[in-house]
Amino acid sequence: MTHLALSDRTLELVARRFRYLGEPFRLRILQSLSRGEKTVGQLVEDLDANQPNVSKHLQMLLEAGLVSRRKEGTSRVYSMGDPMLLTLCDLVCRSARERTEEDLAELQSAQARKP
Amino acid sequence: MTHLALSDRTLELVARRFRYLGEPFRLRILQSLSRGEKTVGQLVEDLDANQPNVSKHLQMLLEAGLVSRRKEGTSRVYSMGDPMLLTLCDLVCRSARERTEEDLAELQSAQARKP
DNA sequence: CCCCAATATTATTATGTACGCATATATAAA
DNA sequence: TTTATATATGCGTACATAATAATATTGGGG
Repeated sequence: MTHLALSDRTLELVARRFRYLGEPFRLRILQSLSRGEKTVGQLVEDLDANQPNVSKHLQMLLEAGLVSRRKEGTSRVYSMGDPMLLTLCDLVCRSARERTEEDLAELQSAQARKP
Repeated sequence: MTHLALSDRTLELVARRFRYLGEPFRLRILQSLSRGEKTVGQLVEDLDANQPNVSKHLQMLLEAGLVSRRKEGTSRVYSMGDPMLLTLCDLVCRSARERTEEDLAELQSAQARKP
């Protein structure tokens, strides 16, 4: 992004990563995993979601290297798969929060002018 | 993401940001803008794309606060809108590159074992 | 081997989104 | 005001993706 030209393939990989992060439900999964590794069943309970949906999203996250997993008996234990993730989400969350605050401030000053 | 629970609204905002970043063409736009601010026409030329498409993607990026713009005569000059972006893309690109290398290494060792 | 529990996969349907084309808006110049 | 240039918007089509329900698979215990 900075200065180097990325190949189409790399660009597609990076885009996929962002795209896979761009789903509220998957963000909730990652948020849950950030508090500790969990089995599919634990995620289903924690997120109050249905199991096939959780499995499918986990599969996508796994594909993109955003989570990793290990077997444990008949269960699969999933965990955050990329140390970059915490930093990344922190960045975006902070920035989004700042932006929300800016919007709020604008809204308030607009209300102060108008009525 | 780290420890705090995000509201549904914030989660949706963050997800939208990631989703908007998750399109190769929009990444190319940002990559181009990272080398300096540009008008729509300059982007069209630089990316060899058609104008309405560029305008539409710029509109989305603007919505999400990922680019900003100013008027200059009859033109609009767009630029990177969030200082976080460079860091962010750097992170993801590096991580994606590492992952690609891992995949490559796995593939090679698999080939070494198999035949 | 059979059964049960945990997880994954498939099929279906509904919704979202990108692209290209045509067209609308805006601003500057004649 | 008319014309030309730059940018934005609307529309239709093709394709991607999410949610749900039903079903398959995998591994452990009896």
